[in-house]
Amino acid sequence: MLLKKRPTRDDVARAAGVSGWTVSNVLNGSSLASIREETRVRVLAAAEEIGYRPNNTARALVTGRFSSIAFWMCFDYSQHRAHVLHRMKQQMAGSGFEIIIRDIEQELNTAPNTSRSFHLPVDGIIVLDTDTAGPAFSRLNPSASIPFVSMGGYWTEERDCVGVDLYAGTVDAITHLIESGRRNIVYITPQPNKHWPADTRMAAYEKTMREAGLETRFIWLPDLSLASVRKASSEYLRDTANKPDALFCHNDDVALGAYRAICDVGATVGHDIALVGCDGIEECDYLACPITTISQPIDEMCALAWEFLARRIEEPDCPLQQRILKPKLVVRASTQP
Amino acid sequence: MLLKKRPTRDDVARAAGVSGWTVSNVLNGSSLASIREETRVRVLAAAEEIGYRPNNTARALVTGRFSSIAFWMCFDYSQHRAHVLHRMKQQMAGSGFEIIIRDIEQELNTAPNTSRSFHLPVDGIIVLDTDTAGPAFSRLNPSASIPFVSMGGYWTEERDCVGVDLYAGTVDAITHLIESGRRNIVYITPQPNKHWPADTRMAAYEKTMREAGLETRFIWLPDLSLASVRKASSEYLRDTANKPDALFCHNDDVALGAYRAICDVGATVGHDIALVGCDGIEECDYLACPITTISQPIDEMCALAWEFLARRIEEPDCPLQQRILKPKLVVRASTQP
DNA sequence: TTGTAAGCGTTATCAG
DNA sequence: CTGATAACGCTTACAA
Repeated sequence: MLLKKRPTRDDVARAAGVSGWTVSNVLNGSSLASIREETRVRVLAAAEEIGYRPNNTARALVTGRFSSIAFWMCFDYSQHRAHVLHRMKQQMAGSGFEIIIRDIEQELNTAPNTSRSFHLPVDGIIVLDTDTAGPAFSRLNPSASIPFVSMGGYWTEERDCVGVDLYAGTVDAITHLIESGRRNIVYITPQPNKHWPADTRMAAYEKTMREAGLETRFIWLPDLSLASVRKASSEYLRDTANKPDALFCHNDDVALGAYRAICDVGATVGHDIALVGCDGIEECDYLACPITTISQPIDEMCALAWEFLARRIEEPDCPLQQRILKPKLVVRASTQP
Repeated sequence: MLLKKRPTRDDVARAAGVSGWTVSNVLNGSSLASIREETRVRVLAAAEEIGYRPNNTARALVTGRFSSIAFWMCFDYSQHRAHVLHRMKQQMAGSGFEIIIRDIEQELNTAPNTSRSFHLPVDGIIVLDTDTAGPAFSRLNPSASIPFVSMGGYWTEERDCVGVDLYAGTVDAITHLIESGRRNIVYITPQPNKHWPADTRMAAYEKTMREAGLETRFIWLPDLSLASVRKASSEYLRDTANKPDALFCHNDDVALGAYRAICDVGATVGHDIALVGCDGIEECDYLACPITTISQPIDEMCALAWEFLARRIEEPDCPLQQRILKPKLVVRASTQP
């Protein structure tokens, strides 16, 4: 088999009759090094001619820069997460950095520390919406040297982060329900366990209800699939003697499932049972009865996260960068009687 | 600034009192090289002790293997694409390969060939749902050496692919509409242009309508945002003298927007106006009136794509691998009167 | 069973 | 402005 090797920098050099150094400088165009125009053109032509592509790996080896960052997320699918990833990708377009996506759960459950999979060839890490990321990160980076920014609902005091204050968002949402006369507000959420610890939404729900003198009730989800949500919710609605007049959902995907469950039992979203989601995915506004939701500031979050990460990559010792954003309660028909 | 360097293989060797060779062999555990247990343990302990992580870049440089693949997609957001990416990531979990996501549009519109961004440190490329990928690939890989598999609605004869026959799917869908008595079937789709060439859905729609002696009509979308779909569709429905009795949508996201538009003009989905989407995203089954759709076999597609790519990475000269999958028309309430 | 040494394709540092 | 030459951290013949 005649496997033609990729041409190297020195092949270009040879072809153009110059040195390797010259080729590097022409191609990297740092333009600090002044190179005669005539030479420049010749090198460019030669590179084009023989189809040269710089070898990023070799560059990375010597510079220690990888031109890529890892995006850690938990792979329970949610439309919100998909949107964030998408937005992040846009945010970073033109930055020259690649995004490598990683499943944080998998990361935590596999392989010992020495496993090859644990060293990511990345200049930094952005982590979305997971509370396990902090500890995981420490475990994976004992020397804590690689730049790291968390974004979303979870963060830790000692690291760069762009948080979204879902506690405040939830308080707003529950308060809104109570003020519009709902009393029997059920929270639909995954059953907390060691993999899914209760989050701030839970705490906010419990506190707000308690302060209003209302009872907390839950529909526990075995997982976050729409099918599970629909099943659990419609069974609950059908069987309980004490019909809820509002459902507060862990996220908008859950709200979509709950929407259907409300239809299933012949009730009307909004009029009979109020519905509130969390995240702010666009789709919730396009239903026959649009769903009230706690909307997360995705654009701002992504912009800041990238700003923070880029800064820390440039300047590893810069001061701690933290910002907590407020989500916005978007009131729609699903909470109107 | 005291920036502790990452420990290298030789640091481990020093700490364990062995040579670099030994460390490599212990850690890679190719286990072909037989190493005394005592030594093995000592090396492992030393590695753990000083927090060693192998440097993938150096490995890649010497082996020419990167342990990562690129996932090229077009960054018009669609839930379907998000799901496919997600599924693909799952599919590849445990394979030892990373996924780097890439925006094919951006790829095509930026930078000359010599740009550094063009050499991806990947062992292969999977491309989703874009007709520009073939040409783009050829341009980016003049030597055509890097393994490449396309999946979804577009493919080329001369490369590995897992296609989904949206032509057949569309014929099924339109036929279903006609057989259920619809006559005035409008296709909602982006206006074809050089960036968005007409695809097989268009051809299938036109042919099927023509053969049934029906007139083709279109709602042209300026873009694929839900807002645009809603606006364009509800204006059309409001203004036309000749009310459609069915809407066939470019994809399920568009169907979601159209669903809302039908509500906006006070019509009923299904009874007044039938609605058909394409892709098979789960959400469409969770609306008050579930939407009929052309469902793509995502799991099978991803499994095959990865199988094909992995094979070609191992065996660059293996025979052409191609498979065209049939999507399935899932009939739901939106096409029932 | 273990060590030595030659690269892999760059960038960076100095001399010319 | 140009050209040797030394890293970068690792794999892999080939020796010992």
